[in-house]
Amino acid sequence: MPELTKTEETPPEEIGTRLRVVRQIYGLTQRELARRAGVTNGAISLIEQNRVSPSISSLKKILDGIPLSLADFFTLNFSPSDNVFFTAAELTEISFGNNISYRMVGRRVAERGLQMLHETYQPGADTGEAMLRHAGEECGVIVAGCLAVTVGSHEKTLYPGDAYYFRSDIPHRFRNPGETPCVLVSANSPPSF
Amino acid sequence: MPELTKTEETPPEEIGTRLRVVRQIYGLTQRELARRAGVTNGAISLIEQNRVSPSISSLKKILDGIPLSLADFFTLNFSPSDNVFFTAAELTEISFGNNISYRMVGRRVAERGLQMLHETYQPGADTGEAMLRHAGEECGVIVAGCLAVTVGSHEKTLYPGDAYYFRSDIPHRFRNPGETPCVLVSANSPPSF
DNA sequence: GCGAGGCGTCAACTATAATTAACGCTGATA
DNA sequence: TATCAGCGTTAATTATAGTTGACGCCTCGC
Repeated sequence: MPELTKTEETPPEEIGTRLRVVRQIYGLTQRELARRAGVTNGAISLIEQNRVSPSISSLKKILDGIPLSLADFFTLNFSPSDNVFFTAAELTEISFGNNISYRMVGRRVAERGLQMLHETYQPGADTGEAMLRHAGEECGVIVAGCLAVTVGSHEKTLYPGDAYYFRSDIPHRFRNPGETPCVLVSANSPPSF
Repeated sequence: MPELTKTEETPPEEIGTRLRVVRQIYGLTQRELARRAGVTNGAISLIEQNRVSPSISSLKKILDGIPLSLADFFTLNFSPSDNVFFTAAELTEISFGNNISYRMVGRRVAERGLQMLHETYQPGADTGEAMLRHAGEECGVIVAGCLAVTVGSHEKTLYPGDAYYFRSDIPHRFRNPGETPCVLVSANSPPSF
């Protein structure tokens, strides 16, 4: 990532506006950028006025002239207590459906970007066929027992020490296929509930 | 769950290829996605064959039908089989200083907003008097042994099932004061290294 | 077998983006 | 002052993306 990491200003919703901001950050004129990118200055002008929606091939050429990757271009969004310690006793156990329980680390605070659960799946426990989907990312490490994790069209059974990491809006499901309770520690970012 | 139609392991450098992979991960047909997105199935077909380069407006409409942001579309790595599951053996152990080791969940952490470590502190292990400080938040659950955690001016010794949660820019320190190794699962958001 | 409905693809057409070649504006220089 | 060189914008043209309506290929159920 080039050194514009902290563009604090509002992430422009319109692509053209965003391009103009980026171009100016890099101190380029429309013509200079056009020359480097191998497009015409008129095209850049029209894009920056949001009068046309560039094809990704054009946008890529333009960004190559900066240079800036498509991913960085779209990512260039902004950036993203006193109760620190919790004894196991304080972490009240909450039941989630029938056979799944967890202890949430910390109180539910809207401002937080991270949620950690100490979860127990009883044998046969299952989040269900209707797959889970929500924003963010999540990961976990199996501590005891085993857990069958389905993510998208892939499924795998994980054992102690194994782990998973996926984007939470890919449909997913957890199930304990074993004979003993499954214990794991999982994290969500941002908190999913 | 819809079957992933044998997507060859091509790295989705081409936008169309990437779109096809993503669409199939989400279990959508071209026609279903077209209906949701308000475009025609033919357009999606042509894009996925890399025969046209969609305009940003079209691509955005299509991604809205999934739904997925442009930033995520360009940023994220969508080969779940390679990225979601990790056996304990795959999570190579890394030593951190003298007596601290960890296994990192996932390989390419740079692009991610969440980092999970399966850590072991040998007896006496200590992150040191020079306190740690970095952006973000972190939390953890103790799995075995005990760990003395210092956050700001507070210190507490945590035992299995206990946990912590704090803003990482508050100076902090970890130390195993016990006679046996301490095992914990911790998470950082965003990744601290 | 055979039709119905779903899938992805494609040729022809329409809509939109990109280029070309101008325009007016500004600031620097003589 | 006059001129020039560079800036961003734009109307008309060309190139490309998107839609329409068809195709062949499947699978499912009669």
